[in-house]
Amino acid sequence: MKAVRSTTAKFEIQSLIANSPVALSHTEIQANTKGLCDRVTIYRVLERLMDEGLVHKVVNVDGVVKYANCHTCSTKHNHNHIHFSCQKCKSVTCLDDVEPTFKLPKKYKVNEMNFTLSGLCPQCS
Amino acid sequence: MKAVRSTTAKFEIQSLIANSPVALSHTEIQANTKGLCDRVTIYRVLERLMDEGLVHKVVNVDGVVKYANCHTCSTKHNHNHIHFSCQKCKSVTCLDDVEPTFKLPKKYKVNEMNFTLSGLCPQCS
DNA sequence: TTTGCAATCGCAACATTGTTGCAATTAATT
DNA sequence: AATTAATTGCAACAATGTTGCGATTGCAAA
Repeated sequence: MKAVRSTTAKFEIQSLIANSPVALSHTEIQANTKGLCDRVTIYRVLERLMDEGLVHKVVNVDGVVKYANCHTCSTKHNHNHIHFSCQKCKSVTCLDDVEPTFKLPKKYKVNEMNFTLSGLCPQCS
Repeated sequence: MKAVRSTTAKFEIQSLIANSPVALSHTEIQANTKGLCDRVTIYRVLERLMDEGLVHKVVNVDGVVKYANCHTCSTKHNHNHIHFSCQKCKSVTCLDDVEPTFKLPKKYKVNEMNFTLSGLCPQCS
């Protein structure tokens, strides 16, 4: 297994995500760490943070990829909660406590769910 | 308003989507209409088909954009149903009849929902 | 503290996906 | 058949993500 090494870039990027109330895109991370490191390094740090279970990826309804802090993913990722995507300010928020219910034709085997609601967030409505 | 004009490219692309049991990506459409028209034309045809309410866009959990037939969208798009995304064959299927239920903090104003389950489809499981 | 090595980084190059401007073509109406 | 606006192809560009490789650097062992 690869040894985990702590670097400035990794520390800064993780702090940024951990302290953000909403999920951040690669572009937003780049803008908020101006000059910290190369564009490619951000991609590689994000990949490592996901491997370590510290961050998870959220694909917004418009296709924009964002990264958010993991609260309860010590051993394996568990993201069966709702995401809220604001159509005005484009923020993506994890609503950890809300679990949806549904029924499904039995022939499908479900491993993961991705449930995103779009509309206006409290700040924008 | 712009006059709608029927062309070979539009007809072929719409037929392809209408006859497919799963949603198709731009790349898949291109591969299945080899030489029919330019790459750019496919994008423009898809945009027109969406404007006309004949096709809708589905962003898969992995961020891949797909296009699917509209069954019940005569006047306006109505896609509050579940999509199923197969992790093995990458197919995306609309499950029109299944509506999920959930409760949400009231400060959020919901306009749309996007609910995708991932796992194995009947063919792959 | 110094040394050695693997992990990480920066840079350049490339791939994919999607958009835009414009001149040429074409469907549909008169 | 002529007219006209919708559509197309092509070239160029933009955004996002990936890969190879030589140069740096964190960290553990000497």
